[in-house]
Amino acid sequence: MTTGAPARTRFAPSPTGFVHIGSLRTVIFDWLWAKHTNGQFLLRIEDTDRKRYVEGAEEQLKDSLRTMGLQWDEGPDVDGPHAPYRQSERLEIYHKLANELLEKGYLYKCWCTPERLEQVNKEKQARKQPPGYDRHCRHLSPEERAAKEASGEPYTMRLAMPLEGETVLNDLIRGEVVFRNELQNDLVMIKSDGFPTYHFAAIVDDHLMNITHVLRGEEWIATSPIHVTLYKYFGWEQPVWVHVPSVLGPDGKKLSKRHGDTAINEYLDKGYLPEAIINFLALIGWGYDETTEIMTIDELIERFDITRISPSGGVFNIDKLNRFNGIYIRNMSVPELAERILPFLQKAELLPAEVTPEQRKRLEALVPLVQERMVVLSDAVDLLRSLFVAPESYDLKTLVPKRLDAETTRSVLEKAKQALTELPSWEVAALEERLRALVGEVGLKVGDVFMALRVATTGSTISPPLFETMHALDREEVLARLERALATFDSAA
RNA sequence: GCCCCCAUCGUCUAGUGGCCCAGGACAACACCCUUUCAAGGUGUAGAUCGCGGGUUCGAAUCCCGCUGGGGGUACCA
Repeated sequence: MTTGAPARTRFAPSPTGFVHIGSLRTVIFDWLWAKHTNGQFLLRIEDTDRKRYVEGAEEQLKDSLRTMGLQWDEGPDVDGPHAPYRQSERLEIYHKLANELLEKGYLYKCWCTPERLEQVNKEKQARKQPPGYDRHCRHLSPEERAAKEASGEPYTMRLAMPLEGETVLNDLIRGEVVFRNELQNDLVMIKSDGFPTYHFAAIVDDHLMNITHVLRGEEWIATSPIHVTLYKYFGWEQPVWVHVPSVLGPDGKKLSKRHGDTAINEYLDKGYLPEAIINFLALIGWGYDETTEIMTIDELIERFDITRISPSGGVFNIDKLNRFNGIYIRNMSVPELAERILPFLQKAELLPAEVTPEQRKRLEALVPLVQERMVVLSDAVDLLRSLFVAPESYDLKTLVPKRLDAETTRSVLEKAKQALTELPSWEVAALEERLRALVGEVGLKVGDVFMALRVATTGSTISPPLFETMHALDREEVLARLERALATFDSAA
């Protein structure tokens, strides 16, 4: 399925928290398919559960989507021919349609209280029967029903599922899934507070919004007979059902909070790149060919094929994401990487909120020193810290290389300081030439001498290349740091 | 319990009846490069395609059973 009619897909989250990695993978499939077919990707807010509503969640979620670059063509803030895109603003639509089904007898009113429902389930379980509503109100006599109507007691509307026969779900990647109707429940479609449940609202909206492909997690397969039946009762044509495989945690269970970071903004905050995340996530449950893995967004759009989505779940492997992110960082141009690193340095107060052109220029000069050492953008903070601020203090243990003693180290640093003071040029090549000569003069190992110098100038045994680092700092700064490192020996003595 | 889904290296996957005693990637390990850390290069190890039956001249690929894993079983989505 390379071409075909433009598809309309949708992401329909409930505003109860952040966008979850698992949902995001589905969104990526949705978005890629819409783009691939030249169709539309919509965002719909499913805020039908007032108890779970979280203030600000919708904004959070839109922010995440936007910074991921997964812009919706219709939805809140964008508008479109099927507005509103927030279910709480579509109540009239659901009521009108629910009443239509009620009249046809496909829905029925239920006055059972939560207490009774619980009681029924308890009894059923005691008898080792599967739980579920006993359809008490479906079988009310006309008199009983009239009395209930007159009482004004709160009620719900339930779906009158066929009592026999089968309902089959035709799933694009799993084929036909057959369910026996007698095993299904009469689920609530309209709650007593007047809000629809997911089952009702999602189906109504998907149809009204002309969604052609419904991509959702495989956890929805179990309730799909209800959705299929709803389409039948309404007399609507079903969308293409695509139940995508779950994203799993390392233990093989569906990814959830207990597996650590599952909110996409956590990853964005750490400095994972949207392009890398998309590329990586697109490869869980889908693969292009025998060898290609790194793909640009455009290549992904071009190559993504909904019919090739695999039916089996896949583990979220952070190591591989790290690798992808590193590759994307290395493939980035220096100015762009500098731009993306900047907010992290500002947050760490290594650079001010407003950077001068000079500061930006220096940042760009620094980027090549750390580019191939980064896995996530926030790594730049630690990698670059010593280029912005001098080490707070020195620790003799790290200052003295393993194979040297304090006295030798001290004398080497003294000599280096002298040499650097007299060096006519501060270019990288000149620094290297002079310092290598020094190694010969003192008759020690290259690694030991350079390590002592590295710790003295950066405060750490791990740093960007020594001469580039020295060059990036200026001579005065390096000499000052050597001076302070040397002073450490005195205070320790 | 009942219903449903799934099943190729530790992990993500390629593979849709012969090109596969199964290819790539991550991770691991080794070596090379090297001033540290990385990156890069080369290589090694790792899956009798969950198991058992079929179908077929021929099966990872089709069918059945089993086992294992996952999901669902709400006036949550």
